[in-house]
Amino acid sequence: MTSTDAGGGTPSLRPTRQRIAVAETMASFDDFRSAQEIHDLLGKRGEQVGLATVYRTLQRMADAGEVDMLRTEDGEAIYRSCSDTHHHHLVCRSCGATVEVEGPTVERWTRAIAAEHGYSDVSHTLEIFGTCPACSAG
Amino acid sequence: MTSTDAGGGTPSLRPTRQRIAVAETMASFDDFRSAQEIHDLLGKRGEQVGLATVYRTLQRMADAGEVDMLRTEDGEAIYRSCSDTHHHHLVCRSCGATVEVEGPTVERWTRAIAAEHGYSDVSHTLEIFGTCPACSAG
DNA sequence: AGACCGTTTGACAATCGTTCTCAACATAAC
DNA sequence: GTTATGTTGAGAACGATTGTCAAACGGTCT
Ligand SMILES: [Zn+2]
Ligand SMILES: [Zn+2]
Ligand SMILES: [Zn+2]
Ligand SMILES: [Zn+2]
Repeated sequence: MTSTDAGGGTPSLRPTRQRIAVAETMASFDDFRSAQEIHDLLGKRGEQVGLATVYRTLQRMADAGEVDMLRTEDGEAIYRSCSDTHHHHLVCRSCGATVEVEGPTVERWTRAIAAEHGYSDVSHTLEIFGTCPACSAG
Repeated sequence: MTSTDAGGGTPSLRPTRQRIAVAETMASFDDFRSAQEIHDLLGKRGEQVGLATVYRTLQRMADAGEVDMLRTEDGEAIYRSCSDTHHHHLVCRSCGATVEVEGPTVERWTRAIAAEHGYSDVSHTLEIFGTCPACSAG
């Protein structure tokens, strides 16, 4: 057996060139982007990474809470590098510009509603969409 | 030119057998279902309706506000016959049981947040997921 | 350095929900 | 009945995502 990680914990996660490239690219913009767009960005940056690997890596990062994932109106998954505290998003429908927002009141409200109806193990999704000042200026 | 509907308004919408069947089926359950599930239900009811037609009809109903559409975690669209006032949902992750909920405070909050950041033409999505009393009793 | 071994990668095929195409049909208007 | 226009459905096409699996890699031990 190996010396490190003797228990049955999380299997090791290797810092490969591809994973580093994806992480760096995610850190380089602050709006939501699709996996395919991120794959394209990587290409332009000169970091060749297979599309399947981009998908896999983004999923891992989302599971680990390193990026946020949400779905566009038409069901496509989009990703963004976010702060690690619980928050929601105000997203521009036109250019994707995103503002992280917090609302203690909303958090309380969802918990209260769930409790009132006897639901347990509660989570929620809340996104606000609109047209940002820059886009409405056009 | 035709006598009725001389203006450029909404093109007529015919009450075909298929549309009636879909509407009736939607009214027959109160949880969220996918288009394919609804297509299957129609088949079991003996109402043969093409899958493409089911998709088209559900989209029209959703546009008209006759049904609500939301996306599962994996991006699939699911539909439900709902009341016609603005509301959100408390959905059981396990059995799909759904409760419509309203929160004036949340509505105010989203508008305020959007205004604060200069976003216009604002909409929002808010869904609460949990385990319903029946399911947690198991 | 070299062998070992589980992890990761990537080109490509395969899935799967959804949309498109377009000829046959149904409905409404005349 | 005839014409004009909306509707349907079988199947092809699409596009995002996932699966396959042999080759490449990373870390470890000698
Ligand atoms: Zn975020
Ligand atoms: Zn929240
Ligand atoms: Zn509803
Ligand atoms: Zn609302």
